[in-house]
Amino acid sequence: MDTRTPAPESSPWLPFESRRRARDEKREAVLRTAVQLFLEQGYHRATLNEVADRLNITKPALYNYFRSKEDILFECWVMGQERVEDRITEIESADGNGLATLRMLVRAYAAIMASDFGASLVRFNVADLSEPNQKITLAGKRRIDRAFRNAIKQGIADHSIKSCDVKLTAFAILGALNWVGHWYKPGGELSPDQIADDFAIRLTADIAKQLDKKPSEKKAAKPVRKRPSR
Amino acid sequence: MDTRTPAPESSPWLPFESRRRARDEKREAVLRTAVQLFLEQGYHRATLNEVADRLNITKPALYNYFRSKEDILFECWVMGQERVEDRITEIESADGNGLATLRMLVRAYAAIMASDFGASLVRFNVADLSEPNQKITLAGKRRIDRAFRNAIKQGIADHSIKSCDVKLTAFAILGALNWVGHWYKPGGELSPDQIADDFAIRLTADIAKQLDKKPSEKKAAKPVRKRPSR
Amino acid sequence: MDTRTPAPESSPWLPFESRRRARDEKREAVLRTAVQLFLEQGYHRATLNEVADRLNITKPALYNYFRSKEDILFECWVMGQERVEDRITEIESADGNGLATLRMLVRAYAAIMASDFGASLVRFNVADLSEPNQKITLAGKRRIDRAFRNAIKQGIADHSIKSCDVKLTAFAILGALNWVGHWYKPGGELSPDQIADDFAIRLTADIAKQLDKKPSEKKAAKPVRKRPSR
Amino acid sequence: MDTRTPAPESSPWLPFESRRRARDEKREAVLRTAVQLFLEQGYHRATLNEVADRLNITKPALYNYFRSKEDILFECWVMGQERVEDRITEIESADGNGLATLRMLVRAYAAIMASDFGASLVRFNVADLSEPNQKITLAGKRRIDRAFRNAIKQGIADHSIKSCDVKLTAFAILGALNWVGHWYKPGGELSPDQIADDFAIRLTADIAKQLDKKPSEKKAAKPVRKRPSR
DNA sequence: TATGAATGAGGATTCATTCAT
DNA sequence: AATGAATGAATCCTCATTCAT
Repeated sequence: MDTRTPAPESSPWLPFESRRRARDEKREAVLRTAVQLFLEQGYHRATLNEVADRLNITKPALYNYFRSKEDILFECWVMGQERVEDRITEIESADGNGLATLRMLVRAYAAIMASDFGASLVRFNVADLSEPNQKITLAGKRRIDRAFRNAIKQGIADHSIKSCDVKLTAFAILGALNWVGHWYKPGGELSPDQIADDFAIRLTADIAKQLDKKPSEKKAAKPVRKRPSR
Repeated sequence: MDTRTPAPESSPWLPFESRRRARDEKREAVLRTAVQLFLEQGYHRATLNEVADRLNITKPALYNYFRSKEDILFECWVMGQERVEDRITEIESADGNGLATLRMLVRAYAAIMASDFGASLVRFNVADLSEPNQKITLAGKRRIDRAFRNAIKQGIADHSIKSCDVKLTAFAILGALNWVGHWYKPGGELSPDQIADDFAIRLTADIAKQLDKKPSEKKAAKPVRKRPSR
Repeated sequence: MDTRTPAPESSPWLPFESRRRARDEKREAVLRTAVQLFLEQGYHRATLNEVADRLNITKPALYNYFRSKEDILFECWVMGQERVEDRITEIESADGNGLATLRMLVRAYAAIMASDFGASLVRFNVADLSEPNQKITLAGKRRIDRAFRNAIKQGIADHSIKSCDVKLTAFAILGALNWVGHWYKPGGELSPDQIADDFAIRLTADIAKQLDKKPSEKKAAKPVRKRPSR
Repeated sequence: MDTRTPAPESSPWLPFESRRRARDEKREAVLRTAVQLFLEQGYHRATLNEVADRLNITKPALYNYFRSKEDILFECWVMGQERVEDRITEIESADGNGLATLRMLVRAYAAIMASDFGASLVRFNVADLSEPNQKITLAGKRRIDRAFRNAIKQGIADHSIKSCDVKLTAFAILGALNWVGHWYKPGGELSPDQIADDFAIRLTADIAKQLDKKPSEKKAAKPVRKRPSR
């Protein structure tokens, strides 16, 4: 697929490169298939045979790319987590006030939640992971939590956000966001971006300082352009 | 045990009654044990042997009360759902304006989410139920959804709630609430009632009409008396 | 039920008598129900619960009359065997020539095969009985075999039956008869008696000596009055 | 085993072919072992573990070849049924008069009944099969029945067989034949072929037309050369 | 005599995983 | 790198049987 590179047969390097790439592509294909299956049927009901079947390979072939079923589960989770963390670092490095940062976090996280790997972050059962992986998972969750709480704290400090209970506020926001991973189905009437934009305002409306009071009211009232449900 | 009633020995009633009661109590004990185990380890990792062990009985004894493991899972869900529906009917029959109703719903639902059977509503995997039970489950979820949406609609109609996208608003609120079922651990620093009270205000703050603007601000700012998390 | 006997309460005897009778009646009712169920579904698929249900009693109640499920199975077989042996003794004591005896045996056995207890003799699996009961069963089968072989031998001796291989002849006759236990369904177009009469002639036609040649030919041609199947 | 073909090592065909063959051979080995065990102990008493043990494999390995225990049972039955049907088609296509056809059927069927797969046709319990397989089974039984009845009808039409009740005649013949599946034990004093030859004459003696009267008498009298049982 | 409840033993089945090819 | 075959571990469930009442 990506083999438009010259790749003279004499050089062992390029073939090796392309081989490694092919390997990585296959690996990711497995993850994409697996995450879908796991989301559809649940981790335990989904069998590796089904994963393999959907990929037109055989079950043992999966073991060329992953050590175990649990490994696959974990790597799915890692995929989602990496995306979240990438966005977080990106957003945190861009400096805006607390409210702006929070809204960007919400927007980014909402969009990710509407993806398979994103949903896997909240729909997989931590208890299905090995002890060490559970630790990693929890650390990841904590980092996300911290990002949201930090933004809120910063907003309170810079007066872009009203004083409030940081922890509960973060819980409420993250709850609404995580839930997207449960109800969002592609092909629904709202695109991930629309949901993300709407939630960025909606979930911060009650704690945003007056500054944007008027606009926020408007936005809160009609956040979604497309066919308001009344 | 419950025989503090007169209980004339001639009456065949009490033995029978008490037997039936004993049976119902045992049945419920199974459910309480099972729901805990399922929440701790997940439905599939939890074995009926463990359930039985915790109850000091043997595995087949469970089959006196339930037809199958799936049956137990479903009945756990039913327990939670019944509690929710009871509260919903109660709240809907008490007439208040839309906002008041919505807040009562939030408060009630939040408290239930902090219980085992409540959490089971959102933490069990629908795919683990039989086809017919899945249908029942979905119908239940829809009824809850409808209750929240109706309250919002009514609030918009009676001007206690700002005009807003009903569906997304309901999703956001229910998302924050459902998430309680995932993070709440008994013994934490907030009691279910405190969470319930806080969420009742917090999750409706942005859509509540100005009337209670001032108080809501206060409440939104310091909703929880107990040790604000900074 | 059958207590139309005087049965003054003062006399412990009659109540006892009637009690014993009631007991025997119940015992037999169990057997009648069980044999039907075993024939319908097979011994292993049929559960004692089903037997009990059909009798409107509970499973453990069965243990008042029988020691085990296998015991029930065996007693069903005994019921059939007793009927056969009764008829055999009866027939053997009535003296006729070999052919006449054989025909009476065929007639009697065919009729029994069309009954539940009779069918149980050939449709139950000997391997489902305990070792000692298997022995008893086999002994019973041998007695039946012997009766038929003896009749044939006697017939050969008294010239009512052609010379033939006794063993194979008996096998063929008993095979055709035992098969009745497999195909006969009450309510079919032939009554047990009709089948019995027909088989008495049919299965002996080829070995019967000429004496009744003419009549036998007639009978062999149209043995069954009722609706010949062409 | 069958690799006397040139088999150039370069050909990918043979490995594949031989693998498929090996698979089929193993599959059949399972059936042969299973049918024996089922006949010895009965379907329910026989466990898959025993089947596997006799084959020196483990229980789950059986599931590579069969979907379930019932599937094995059914396939045993199919093996027997196929043999019968093959012979039936063969015999029916060879044209002889009704009597000749009938005798060939008897001979063929008797021989099959003396084999394991043949006996399984009459010793397995139809109630142990799934609903759809029961239907198939019954259809098979009907085809056999029809073959025998057709031969008889044809014989009556072409005057090789006396006029008689077709249905009962077929029942009697098939009964005697099916019974072979119950009593025949390899190593007995009669070989399957001897039984088959004998029954071919014996079971048709009474309905065969006079033509072969004299010879039939002889044959009926001394059908078996080998050590008459008296 | 009858019952509800409980038990123990056992079997089919599934599935992740491994191994020889 | 991939496959067919095999395995071992584990779990649900059934059912005859027993026991206290």
